[in-house]
Amino acid sequence: MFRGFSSVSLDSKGRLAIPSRYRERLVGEAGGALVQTLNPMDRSLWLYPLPEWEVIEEKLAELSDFDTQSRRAKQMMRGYATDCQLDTHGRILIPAELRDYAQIDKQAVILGQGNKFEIWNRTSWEEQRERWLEQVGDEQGAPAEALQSLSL
Amino acid sequence: MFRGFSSVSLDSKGRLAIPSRYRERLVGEAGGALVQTLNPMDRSLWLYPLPEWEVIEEKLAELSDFDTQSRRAKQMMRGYATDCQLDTHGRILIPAELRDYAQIDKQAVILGQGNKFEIWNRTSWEEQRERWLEQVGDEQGAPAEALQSLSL
DNA sequence: AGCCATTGTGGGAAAAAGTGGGTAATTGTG
DNA sequence: CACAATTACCCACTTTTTCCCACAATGGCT
Repeated sequence: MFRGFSSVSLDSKGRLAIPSRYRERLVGEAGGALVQTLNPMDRSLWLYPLPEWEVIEEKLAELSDFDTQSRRAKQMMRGYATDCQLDTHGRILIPAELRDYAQIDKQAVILGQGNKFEIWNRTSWEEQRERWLEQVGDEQGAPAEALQSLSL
Repeated sequence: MFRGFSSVSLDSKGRLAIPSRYRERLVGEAGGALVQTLNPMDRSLWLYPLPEWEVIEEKLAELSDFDTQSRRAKQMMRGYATDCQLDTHGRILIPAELRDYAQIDKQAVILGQGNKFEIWNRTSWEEQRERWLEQVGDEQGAPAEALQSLSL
């Protein structure tokens, strides 16, 4: 399971260095083969080790083409899934399309999220975090039901 | 499985370059033999390696002629199915009929979609994408349900 | 404190891919 | 049979990507 927060920067070619503490594992698991795609919920990117992505892809493949919503989910998630490789310095290249989508230019943030990483524009991430904290702190606002049952 | 996004352009003759990362596989599998047809669900095109198409054709043959939707899908997909070949530069020629249907003129988009590719007019695709993202952001909506089963 | 090893950052050059167009061959049509 | 339109093949040029190298920053160790 991946976890943890890292602040990273992209260079002018759109390359991003994966924090070194993850590298050994990524190379060991899949020879450094990764798949990036968009996170449709949050305007950020998801980064999977290839084997993890393949599990997702199988689930997607089973969705019907005759149901519009299923078809869209397939098109988006698979359509934007991009293979990439760690280079010799442990960096990946983020395609311009995905950078635009997540509005990542120079300063970014990587979050370990279990079977994948999430990559955010740093400012978007901070805003998102603040907004979320406000909502949770606001006791009137219905804290999500799922959270109620959790004892952290 | 094919996946990923590519932005491509058609030249004045209606030729479209298949992104090079797919070519080796296409040539290996079927000597570069492909079948294009229209996507009866969206105004876009589908592009299959010949062997994949043959599987689809069998499935289509089994569809009932008494169900309107099935009959239409059959007619459209088989009726417009066109053989084509990668040329020496890895391009295919899209017939004028199909270009018209999908309103593809100059700027297009290729999406890897498992056993096939989808080819869209770039603008249509972007509109489609934005519409979907809006719906997903709206957490009540149906798209969220389609995604829920996936546990991404 | 200074040195070494590791990681982060940037950029140049070669190779590959994308793009465009001319000409010859083939096909369809009158 | 001749003509026009479409298609296939070839060549040339531009842009992008990939690979490689160099240096700066960081942090641990002696």
